[in-house]
Parts: sequence; C-alpha cells; structure tokens
Amino acid sequence: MASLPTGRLGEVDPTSDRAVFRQIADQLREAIERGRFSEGEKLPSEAELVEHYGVSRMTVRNSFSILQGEGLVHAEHGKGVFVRPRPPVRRLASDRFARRHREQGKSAFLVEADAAGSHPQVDGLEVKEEKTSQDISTRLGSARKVLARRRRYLLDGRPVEFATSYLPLDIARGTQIAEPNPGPGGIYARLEELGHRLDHFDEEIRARMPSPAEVKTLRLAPGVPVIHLIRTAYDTEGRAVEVCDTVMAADAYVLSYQLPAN
Amino acid sequence: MASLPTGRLGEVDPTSDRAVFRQIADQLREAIERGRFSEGEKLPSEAELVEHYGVSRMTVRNSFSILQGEGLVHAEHGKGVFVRPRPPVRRLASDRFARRHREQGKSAFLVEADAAGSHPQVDGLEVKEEKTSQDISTRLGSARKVLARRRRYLLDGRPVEFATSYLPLDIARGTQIAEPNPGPGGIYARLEELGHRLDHFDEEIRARMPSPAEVKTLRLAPGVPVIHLIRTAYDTEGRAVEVCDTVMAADAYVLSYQLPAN
DNA sequence: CAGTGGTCTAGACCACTGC
DNA sequence: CAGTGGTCTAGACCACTGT
Repeated sequence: MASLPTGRLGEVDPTSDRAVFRQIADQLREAIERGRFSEGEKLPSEAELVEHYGVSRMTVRNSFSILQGEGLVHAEHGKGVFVRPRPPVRRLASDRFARRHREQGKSAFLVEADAAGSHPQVDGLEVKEEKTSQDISTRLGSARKVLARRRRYLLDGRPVEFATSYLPLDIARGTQIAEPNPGPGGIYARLEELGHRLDHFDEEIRARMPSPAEVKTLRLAPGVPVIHLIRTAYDTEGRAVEVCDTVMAADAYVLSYQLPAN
Repeated sequence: MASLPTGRLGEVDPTSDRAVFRQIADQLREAIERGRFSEGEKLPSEAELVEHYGVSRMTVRNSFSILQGEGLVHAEHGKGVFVRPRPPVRRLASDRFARRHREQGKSAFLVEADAAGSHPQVDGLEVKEEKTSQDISTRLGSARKVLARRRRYLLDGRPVEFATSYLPLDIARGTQIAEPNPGPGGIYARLEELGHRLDHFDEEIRARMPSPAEVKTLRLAPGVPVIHLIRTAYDTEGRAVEVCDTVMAADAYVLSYQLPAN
C-alpha cells in the first residue's frame, strides 16, 4: 500500500489469447475513459507498471505505444506519460465565406478567433509565383502558372492550420493579391473588385495521418490525424478563380455544413 | 549480390542525432514515396533489414511501427510487410440527399455504389427503441425516447461506414420507419409522406483515431483515422426530425460540399 | 542527484503462411 | 518444412526533468 499510482489497475492473464501488452493497454484505456485518470494527469511510470504487472519494460512501452497511436496519451521525456487533454476546437460554419462576413476590415480567421476568446496569429506568410502541380492546374481550368500564397494559422500559440491559396497568374499578377497584405476583406474582396464576382465554393474533404513535414509544421502529437480540405472558388461566369489547399490539425476543428433538401 | 531486396536502400549513421530506427523509417518512406516500392509490394523482411543495416530486430520493428502509424504499410503475419494500396474512395456530394435522388426505389448507397461499379452491401441492421444520450437528445430538441436504426455499409466486401439514425419516437413509432425495410426512397421518403417535408440538413464533421470497437467493426488497418459525421435533418417547420451519427473509414471517403458565396 | 522516458542489443518462443 | 511477423525477456546506456 506504499505505492498507489497503480492502485486503479487490475492484473493481466499471461495465458490469455490477448497479448499482455494489449491487456495492459485495455486497462489503461478503460481507466482513462472512466475518468480514473483525468485530463492532463500523469499515468504510472514505466517502472511502476513493470513492477505492478510483473512484466518487462518493453511490454509496458508497447502498451503506451498503442495508447499513443490512439491519441489518448502523450509522453514527455524526463517527466512521464500523461492523459492528453482535448484541445478547444474551432468550428467552421458553412457560411464562413458569405459576402456579409467580408465587408469589415479584418480577415475571417482573426475576427472569428477573437470572438471565440482565443488569441489568433498568422505566420510564415509567403507569396510567390509558381508552376502548378497537375492537380491544382486541373482544378484551375488548366492554368499553368499561379500565384501561391502560403501561411500558417495559430490559436493561442498553437499551430492549427497550414494553407496555400493558388490563383491564376493572369488574374492576380500585379494586383494587391500579390502583396503580403491583400487588404481589407482578404483576397476574396480583391477578386470581386477585379470583376470576379464570386458565385460559390466547392470543398473537398479527406482525413488521413500526417506526413512528417506536417507533424513538424503543425506540431502534431502522435495519434492526431489531419483534415485535408481543398476549396475551389468559382466566379459567376463559372471560372475557377482560386484553389485553397488546407491541412488542419484534426483535434482542433469541427467543420459544419448545411445541405438543402431539394 | 545474391539478395537484392534491400538494394534500394542506403545506410544509417549510428552517431547521428536522429535515432537509427527513424533513419531506417525515413529511408523506407522515401523509397515508397519515390515509387521504388510500389503499391502492394512486399518490403524486405525484418531479417533482411537486420542484416542490411547491422542492427537488432527491435530496431527494425520500431521503424515498421512508425510507417504503420503513418498508414504507409501494413504487416501480414507469416507473409511480410507490404506497401498499403490506396483503396478506391467513395465520393459523397453535397446534393446526395436532394429530393430528386429519392424518387426511385433503392437506397442512395446502393444506387450510387452500383453506378461506381462497386458491389454494395448493407449488414447488421438493427432497429430498436432507446433512451437518448444527452447529445442526441439536444440535437433532436430534447426528445427523450427515440427509434434507433443501426447498420453497416460495405463496398466490395469491405466495411466502410457504420451509421445510426435516431428519430423521435412520436414521429417514427408504428410507421414503416420502424420496420427493418423502410421502403422505397428510405426513411426520408417516409418522413415526407408523414407530413415532415424536409427543408435542410446540418452536417458536423470531425476526424480522429478510431476506438478499438470501431477498428473491429470497420476492420481498420493501423494508421487509418475515421471521419465522424453527425447529420441533423430539419423539416420545413424547423423541427429536427432525424439525427444520423456516422463513422466512416477515412481512407474510403472524400466528402464534397458546395457553399454559396452570398 | 534520482527519476523519467528514448534507444538499442541479443537473445527466446510462438503463430501464421506457403511450399 | 523454412520463412515470416508477433510477443516477450533482461539487461544496457543515454538524454531530459526536477530538486
């Protein structure tokens, strides 16, 4: 009764069909889900679990590895393994690009985050001319050269989204869209001033595990997928005037859409 | 030169800051992404990599574990480790619940999959009355008891989606909606016949790693996230008449939506 | 400094696959 | 049967954290 950090856990059955490290993972998972370990709380150390279950250290580490893959826990070198807190999510509504949200001066991201009480930042802005990839070219109606606008979005210091906008060069070159600061209302406002009145947006959504580069850029914990969103903006003449390729930390977002029934 | 399966790989630097197992994972990842190993192809066996790199077996296994977590490879006991093929995806368009798609006899899933040349199945159908969870109750305007319709969808024998529809009991009880087969056009057609003309749907989308139960139901490979979609159907009087909770294998889906610009 | 997780070794036995 | 991955042990040394 001296050491109680493992007091909330049971035993394992080495003769079971289920591997020992999976049984340990099951017990920890259940304890977490039942709230026996709360968000941010430290789990028993590897050494404590080795002693509690009478197994080798690799077995315990395999258990942690499972839970880490599920996004339930994260390890901090020299400190311990902790229950992963659920971060606040950012809700994206389907009217987020409605023209009325654009009449003010600031970008949608900043306005919306302020309203939600978070501290928003945009960083790593990069604007340059590029040749298109096959995919982007197709979406933009075979444009060969584009203006690319890259930037990273952060909430309360945490990177949550990395986005690149592609615009046909014949539309964007020499305009304020090619400047680091595209001005009030963002590039959509500028596009409309240039005579491209926006009609609608198509969004394509996928979810997958991040590449190592995305893990780095978004500082993703193990077990956190990304939402990959590709938006194409069309003007009233049916021309695709922008494609925006966005990779979002999935644990930071809820997307919402409204579909008509008719 | 007798054994060439590792011929496409380089060496590791044990003195590097980067852990050896990460270096090995990096090399395998790059070889896969450059197409040096093609989809479905077997990677060198653990024993071959142990010899090639001069490391212990656990080090090689740690490398595979990284790639597995990224969804790039999968292991088959007794056979080998293989490059994961990208499965065909199912595209969900934002007009998929439009009334015109409902006039025929068959369900949207079956019609659409047939058109795409896949073999669709629905399985594990279960219809029962239940008390609601807090969340579902809120979405349905505080309904306490609901009719729940659960089912699993498969394409070419592979489970891709698991869905539960919840309907307020005062609407659904005693109607064809409570029957295993709700008839032509599905439950939305029946709701309209009952006087609940549908106005619009709200969809909420999240992505996350699956629970062990979801891994089992959808037979998910390691490194495959799920898309969690919650749809609420509203009638023309503004009442929420159905909530559908859907968990989809993320590697089998692309969702697409259209947003108005005004 | 002691305690933590990160990496790595060199074995062992098992279960599954295909010939 | 040989070859494959799955599980497990019992160590070792390292790097990071806190006191």
